Amino acid sequence: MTRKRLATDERRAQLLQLGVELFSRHPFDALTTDLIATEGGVSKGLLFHYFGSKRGFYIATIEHVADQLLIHVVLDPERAPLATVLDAVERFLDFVGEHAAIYRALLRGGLGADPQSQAIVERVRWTIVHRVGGLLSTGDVSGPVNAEPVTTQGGLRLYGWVGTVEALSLAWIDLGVERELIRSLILESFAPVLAAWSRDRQPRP
Amino acid sequence: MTRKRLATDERRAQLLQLGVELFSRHPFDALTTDLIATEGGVSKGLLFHYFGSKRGFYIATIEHVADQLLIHVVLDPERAPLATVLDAVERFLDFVGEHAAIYRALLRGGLGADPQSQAIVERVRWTIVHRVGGLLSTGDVSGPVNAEPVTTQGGLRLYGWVGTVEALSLAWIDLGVERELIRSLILESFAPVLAAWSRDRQPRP
DNA sequence: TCGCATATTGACTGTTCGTCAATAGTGATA
DNA sequence: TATCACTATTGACGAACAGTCAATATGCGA
Repeated sequence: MTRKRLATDERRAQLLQLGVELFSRHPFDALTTDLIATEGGVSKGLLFHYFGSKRGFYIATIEHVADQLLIHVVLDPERAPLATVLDAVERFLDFVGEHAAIYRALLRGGLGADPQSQAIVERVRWTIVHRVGGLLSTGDVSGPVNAEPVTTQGGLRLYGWVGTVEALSLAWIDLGVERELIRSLILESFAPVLAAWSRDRQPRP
Repeated sequence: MTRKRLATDERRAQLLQLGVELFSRHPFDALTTDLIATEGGVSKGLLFHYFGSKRGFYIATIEHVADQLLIHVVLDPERAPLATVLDAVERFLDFVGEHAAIYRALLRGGLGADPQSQAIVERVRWTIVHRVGGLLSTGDVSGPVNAEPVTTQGGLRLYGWVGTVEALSLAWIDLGVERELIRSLILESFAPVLAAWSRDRQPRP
């Protein structure tokens, strides 16, 4: 057996990439750790050395995808808030289009009620809420590292909108609808959110 | 060992109920078939006799919950479409409130990209689209047994709204927000959908 | 009460997750 | 360039697991 020794960061990155590919195509329980290791040209022991358990590997993979998504869908304030959101939606759809299978896996999961993987999805959603909310309020678009839920009316309204964005994105990749149509429906659904935000920020007459 | 022999329907129903309880609390890979059987006061062999595999049991459980949901959230046309939807939303929230854990498991899954369980969630969503769409178009509220996607603009708009409904429902059970607030946000988000539907149905001037 | 169809069992097998002491690359040092 | 030490990597192992099947017992109809 000819070994190849890598730096831990490189090896970890390589295995996470492998996880993205494999978990895109196969459900969790249909993959064996032996197969994963073989497919990665690596021993099974190494897989456990890096991720501790099969589930640990899955969680790390999902987390990696979530990070990639949040890096890719960064808000870049332009003129009006609407134009900025429009731009971000395009980036979002770009990402979903390029990583359709694993995005689906991230969002719609498959087997079981697992708090860990649910927390990852929630982190993505609330980060988006913080970013868009920040854009509309102060213009600060960075958002916190570990995004907490915002249970104000405005925060929840944005969170609901994120639900629409996700649903329509998945309809796009699953049903082969025109991207243009999906984009316009997403933006259309943002209009009332924006209107409500402006209304609530104004002093009552 | 004292056996108890039941009719297949009864036994199946009992085991599905057991599945709902167990999969609400534990992720798929944290449950063993031995434990499931013990918990049900039944042999492991019987579990496999009824459901073929562990995944088969999980899928059947999820499907059971989906059926229950669709039975419970039936549209009951009253005066105006809006009043009918309002009533249905209340039923929906009732169901989610009573079956919070397994609803979360149904929707947000956990592990892996499994076409089967995804198809179940999609069936629920598109059935709701058909029912509400039928209400707004013809008043026929029954919907097909196996709901297919509707890729028209109106169908997708409704589908996006369902995404909001789901997101806000989960925010409700996860974050302990006031139900009243969630309900009002869901209805608020329905208004533009209803408006767009009316607009598109009217002849252009 | 008896007999039969079949719901139910539990011991079995092959597979899979996870462990750990042994091994061999790789970069640093002289 | 040869040697060393550090640690990334391995493969054989054990325990636990999903899934099978011939044998068994239970309730229903006659």
